[in-house]
Amino acid sequence: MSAQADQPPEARTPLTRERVLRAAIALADAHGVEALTMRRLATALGVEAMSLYHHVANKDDVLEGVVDLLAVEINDAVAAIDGPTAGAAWQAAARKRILTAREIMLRHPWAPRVFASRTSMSPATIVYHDRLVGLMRDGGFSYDLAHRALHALGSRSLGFTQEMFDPGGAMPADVDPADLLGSFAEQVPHLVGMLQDAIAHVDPDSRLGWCDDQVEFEFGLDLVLDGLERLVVR
Amino acid sequence: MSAQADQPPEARTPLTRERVLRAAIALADAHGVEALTMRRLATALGVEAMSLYHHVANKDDVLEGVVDLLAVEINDAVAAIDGPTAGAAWQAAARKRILTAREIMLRHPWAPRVFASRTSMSPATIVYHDRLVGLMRDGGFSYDLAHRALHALGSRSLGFTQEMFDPGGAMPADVDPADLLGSFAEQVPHLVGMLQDAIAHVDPDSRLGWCDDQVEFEFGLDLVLDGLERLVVR
DNA sequence: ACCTGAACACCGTTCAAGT
DNA sequence: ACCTGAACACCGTTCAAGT
Repeated sequence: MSAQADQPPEARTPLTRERVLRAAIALADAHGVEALTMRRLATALGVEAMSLYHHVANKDDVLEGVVDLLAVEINDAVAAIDGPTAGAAWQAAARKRILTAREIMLRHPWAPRVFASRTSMSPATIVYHDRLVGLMRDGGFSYDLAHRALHALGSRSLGFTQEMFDPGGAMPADVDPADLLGSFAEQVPHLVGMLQDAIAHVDPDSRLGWCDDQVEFEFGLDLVLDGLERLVVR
Repeated sequence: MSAQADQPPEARTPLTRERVLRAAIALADAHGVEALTMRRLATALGVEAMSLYHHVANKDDVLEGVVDLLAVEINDAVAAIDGPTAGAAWQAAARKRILTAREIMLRHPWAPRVFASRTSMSPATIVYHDRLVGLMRDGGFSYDLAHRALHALGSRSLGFTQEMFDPGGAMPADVDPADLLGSFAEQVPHLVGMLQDAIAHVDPDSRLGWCDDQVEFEFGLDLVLDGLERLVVR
């Protein structure tokens, strides 16, 4: 809508920081974060690598911008949520927000890793957490409890957890974990038992093969939220 | 103790996979993971970069080996723990194990990031979790609950959480968060309030500046463990 | 003001050659 | 069997030069 209509369409739209960041997200969506290099990003924009440096400071700045852009997207989606937040209602409200953030993360499966690797604080991420603390305050949290709550939630507040056991690919339903682990199986009897049991429950429509990530995420989230609600003094 | 005593000390001890991995850990301890390159690792071992490839497959294999070596260290430390595990005692036993794992992580502050970035499963990490599931079984967990428990714990089972808000450096006790955030402060009133409150509680001996990581970790851990104990059907 | 080509200092890794 | 030098294909980034 800001483009000049009387320009021929072949005319190169000028680079902007925003255009660079959007291209970076598109590139990571299409080919994974490891494909997100300055050179490939430039190629995707039809430009030389060095031109990018007029709009972003360096690669770190690109990652920072990408994180912030996604956090803005989350804030916009979350702002559309309404409903009560006072007293015990904080919990359902917080749950809805966090699951909304998760929806955006699921559209960019590489994003959790980038979020987790950042050490600086993206403004939009700060705003997101400010609103979350606001919800907890509505629910009767002291600042101290809200503080502990953020730490207890960790990355879960943004809708993701780091999986310690994610082989990446899907798990075929007819495989025996004992076979999968091979001769190693006898050394880890509890895990073999657990996985055999888990496979019996596998929902073929679940997002990942090993277990339904969404169900597990909500289980862990509710465990923490329930625990927090129990600690509120109202 | 395995070196031949009659060899002159200048004689180069031959490279082994283990020596390479130990050097990698030492290098990361001293200069951070970003310093862990094949070339610098080789230099640290007094060897050319290409010699490493006779003992490790590639850099990914180095990271894999490093993770496994640390997990072995954790397993050794955890194996020395004894005490009851049956019934409700599982919780204290699990807590002790996890805090022991955390001690080793704290000695290698870069390790959590490497653990989290791995997609394959290190054998020693698998064994660690097998024993943890064993504990839960002693405590009366179904396989299904143990499975959910591992997901709910996430990286916490290994003694660390990904901090979403870690500026890295220490936070001076006399700074006002409102100043820190600058003109941004008025946009995030809840966070400013929370941080002002948090600073009043700062223990100068705490590990990190922003908050006492250990206290926060234990709070989140207990929240999850308490929640799980409530769900056990015994 | 914005973009570029060439170059620099680094990566991981391959290969053919040394002992 | 173990180690090496030279080289390749990539990085991020700087700089001086173009329009």
